[in-house]
Amino acid sequence: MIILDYTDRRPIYEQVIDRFRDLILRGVLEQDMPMPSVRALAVELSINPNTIQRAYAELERSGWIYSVRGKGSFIAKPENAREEHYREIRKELLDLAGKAMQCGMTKEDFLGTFDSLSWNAGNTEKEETSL
Amino acid sequence: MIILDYTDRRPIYEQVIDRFRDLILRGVLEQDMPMPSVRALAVELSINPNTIQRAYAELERSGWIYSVRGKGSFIAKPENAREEHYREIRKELLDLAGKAMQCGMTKEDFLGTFDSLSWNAGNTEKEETSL
Amino acid sequence: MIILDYTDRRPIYEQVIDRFRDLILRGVLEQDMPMPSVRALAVELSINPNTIQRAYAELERSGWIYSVRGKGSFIAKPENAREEHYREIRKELLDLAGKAMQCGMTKEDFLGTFDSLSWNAGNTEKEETSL
Amino acid sequence: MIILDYTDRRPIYEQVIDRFRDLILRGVLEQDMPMPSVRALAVELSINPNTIQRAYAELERSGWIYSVRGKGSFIAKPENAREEHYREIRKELLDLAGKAMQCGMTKEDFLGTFDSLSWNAGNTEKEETSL
DNA sequence: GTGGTCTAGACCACA
DNA sequence: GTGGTCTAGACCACG
Repeated sequence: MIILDYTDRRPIYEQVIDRFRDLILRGVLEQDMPMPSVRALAVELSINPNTIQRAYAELERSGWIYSVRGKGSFIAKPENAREEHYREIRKELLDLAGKAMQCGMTKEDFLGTFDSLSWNAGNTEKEETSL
Repeated sequence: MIILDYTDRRPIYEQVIDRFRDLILRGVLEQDMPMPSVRALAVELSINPNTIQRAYAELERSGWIYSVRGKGSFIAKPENAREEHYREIRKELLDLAGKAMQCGMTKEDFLGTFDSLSWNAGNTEKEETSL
Repeated sequence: MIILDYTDRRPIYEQVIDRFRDLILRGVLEQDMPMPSVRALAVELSINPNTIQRAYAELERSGWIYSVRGKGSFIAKPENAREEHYREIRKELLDLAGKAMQCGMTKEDFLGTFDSLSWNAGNTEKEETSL
Repeated sequence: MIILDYTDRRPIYEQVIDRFRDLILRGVLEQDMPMPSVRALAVELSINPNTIQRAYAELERSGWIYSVRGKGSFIAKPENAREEHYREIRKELLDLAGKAMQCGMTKEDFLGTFDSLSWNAGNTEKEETSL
């Protein structure tokens, strides 16, 4: 299910992109499954088809889905896109570490943030999914 | 010294804010030192005074500087703002960790990012400061 | 055998055209051999008969096949069409060279692309043909 | 100067992209020079600003230009994007060679296409340019 | 003024 | 029916 947050500063098309990327990465959407049609999703989310179109175009550009004229859009093989996405997260993490460093935060302060964190990824069992 | 990166997607006023915050956190700018005047800084950076004004307003709102009618702006006591800023960084870090988790990244993948990182904060000796 | 790649951005009917053209050029399909019927091929490829129809119409227009009312479509004499097709490839090649030139690529850069290329055409022995 | 060909099957935004890419590659547009504003170019070409916007977005994504909110768009350092563009051309060339091979063209036929070609790149002297 | 996002509505090529 | 492109017009954040 796609949830939009209109109070969020980020553009809607980006929220749509992120949500689908997560669903693919978590295995909820599997290879070659059909995406909802541009028009259908637009109606469901009560937003303009162009906005969905933009999100889908971006998802296709980064290799998460592929589109077939006259047939629809489908989930692509996630392998390639996934590795690139991990790289992005690592980059953000290093940026943040740099920021912390520059502000005089100690390494202990920074890494200590994780102490209270129970890492429960691996929880990749399929979820209920009603787009 | 304030460096602007027009290539950066972030707005200019935000870059100005961040830079001053860093200078204060690192002790380059000390309590009650005067900030450069809005006009002077605008001229120096060749940008619109409105942009500086906006940055100063935001810095005052978050407690990093205080302004005195007819005299200018000055550096505030950094203690309160500092702790607040650390909290923000920790929050961003937790958000990022959540994002990584949700995408199926393992804890080792995530923390391993830091292996190649030599943490050299503590380098808080004062720098040359020619704004 | 016709292989469709839905990932390919090119329309299906164009992929069908290209594949038959290749089979004819390589001698797999010989003069006056019957083409598979529109319906049969549509069923086999699990696509709309209209799409096959369009491909056949285009193949007939360019002289690769001819159709006989009530009997079906058949492979035409490939000589004429073949030369025409070579001309097309040469034209595309010259266009590409022009593009490279315009972008400041040197002749060495361009032709050097072929260094790593083992040209194994001439491999025109007939292949298994189970459409 | 940007010339649009409405008879061309390719979308307008793509024609705009290609034209600017060429102008940058040939050195007509130099680093940090301002691009025409989205609105201004839209008026000049008598097309919708959204179409220009889309072209600029794509040019920025591939590293040819950078955009600054409230200031305009500017030519980026061409180095990175250029090398990637060369790679694209080489890929197209190999694809074409593969196509020729598959159709039974001999290597001589293929390379012979270049015999009548006088390669005059290097002709990168600046041209008159009135956008 | 600038670029960035979104909406409403249209037309096209394709299946 | 689908995705892809384009137009016209609006609003926002930024400088």
